Amino acid sequence: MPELPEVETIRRGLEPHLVGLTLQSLTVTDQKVLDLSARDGTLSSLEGQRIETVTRRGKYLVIGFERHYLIFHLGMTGQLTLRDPRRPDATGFERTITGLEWCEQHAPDRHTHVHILFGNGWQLLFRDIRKFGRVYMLRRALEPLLAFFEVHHLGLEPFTSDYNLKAFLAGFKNRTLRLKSLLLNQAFVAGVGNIYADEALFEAGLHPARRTSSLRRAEKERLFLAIQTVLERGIEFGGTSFRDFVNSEGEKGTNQEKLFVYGREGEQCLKCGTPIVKTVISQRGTHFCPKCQPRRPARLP
DNA sequence: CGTTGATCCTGGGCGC
DNA sequence: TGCGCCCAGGATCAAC
Repeated sequence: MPELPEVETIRRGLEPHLVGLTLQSLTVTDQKVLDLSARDGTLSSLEGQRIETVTRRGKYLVIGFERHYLIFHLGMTGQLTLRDPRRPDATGFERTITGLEWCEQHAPDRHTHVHILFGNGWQLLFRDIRKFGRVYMLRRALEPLLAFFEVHHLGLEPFTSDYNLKAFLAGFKNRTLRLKSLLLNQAFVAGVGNIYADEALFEAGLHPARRTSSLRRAEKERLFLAIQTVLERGIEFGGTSFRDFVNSEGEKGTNQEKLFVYGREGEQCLKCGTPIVKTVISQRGTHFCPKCQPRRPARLP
C-alpha cells in the first residue's frame, strides 16, 4: 500500500496537527509491530516530550520529539490516523475491516496496535491488518538516524539533490536483474513500490522484464525522469487507494483514477488502445502495455 | 557479491 | 452459506 506518495500524503496531513503536541501516553497492544533494537531509552521516556518535526525518508515516516525519533513503516496495510475522541466517530462502512470505505476519524479496533494520546486529548492511531508494518524508536541525533537508514538500505531520495542523474546511473553498474526488480529495491531509489514501479516503467516506455544491463543511456534518462513524474502525480492526487490506504484524516486518495497500467489488466492502454498485460516478476504482479513498452528497444533512427 | 525464493500476517473475492 | 484456494501495494534472510 503505502509507497512514497502515500507516506508523504500522511506526513502532510499530520505535520500541521502534530507539531507542538505533547505526548501523554503510548500504548502498544501488539508487540509484534515494535522493533526497539536500536532504541536508546524506553517507550515511556517519550511521555512529556513535545513533537517538533514530522519528516519522511523513502517509505519511513519520522516523528521528531525533543529527545527521540519515533519512526513508522506502514508495510502493506498500515494506517496512521488522527482521532479526536470528543468528536463522533464515523460508522456504517461497507468494509469495516480494511477501512477502505472509511472516511473521517474512526475508533480503534482489533487491528489498531499502537495508541498515542496527546495532552490536548487527540490520539494518533497505528492500525495494520497484516502486521508487516513496524514502529521504531531512536535517540534524536543525526548519527543514529543515518545509521538507521543505512541498516534499512535506503538509496536515493526523490525530490532532493540526492536524486541526480549521476547517482542514478551508478545504480545500473554491475547489475543484470530485471528493471522491475531494480525499481523495487529500496537501496536504488527509496520509496518506489509495486504500483509506482509499474507506472514509472510505463511512463518511460520500458518493458518491466528487460535486464538493467540492456538499457541505453537515453532509456535510463527517461526512467530517471519518469520516476519523479509518477511519484509527483501520486502526491498531487493524495495517494493511491487500492485497498487499504487512507490519509491521516481517514480519507481515500484519488490517484487510483490516474493510473495507466497498475490494476488495469485487460483494459485498453490509455495511449494506444492495446490491452494491458499482467505478468509476474520477482513474485510481484506486474502490469504493462506490450506496445508502448516493447521488450526490445526501438531501433535508432 | 548479486540475485532469487520463501516467509511473515490477515482479509477479500471467487469458484464450487 | 461455507469451504478451499489464490491474491494482495513490503522487506528480510537463507541459499544458490
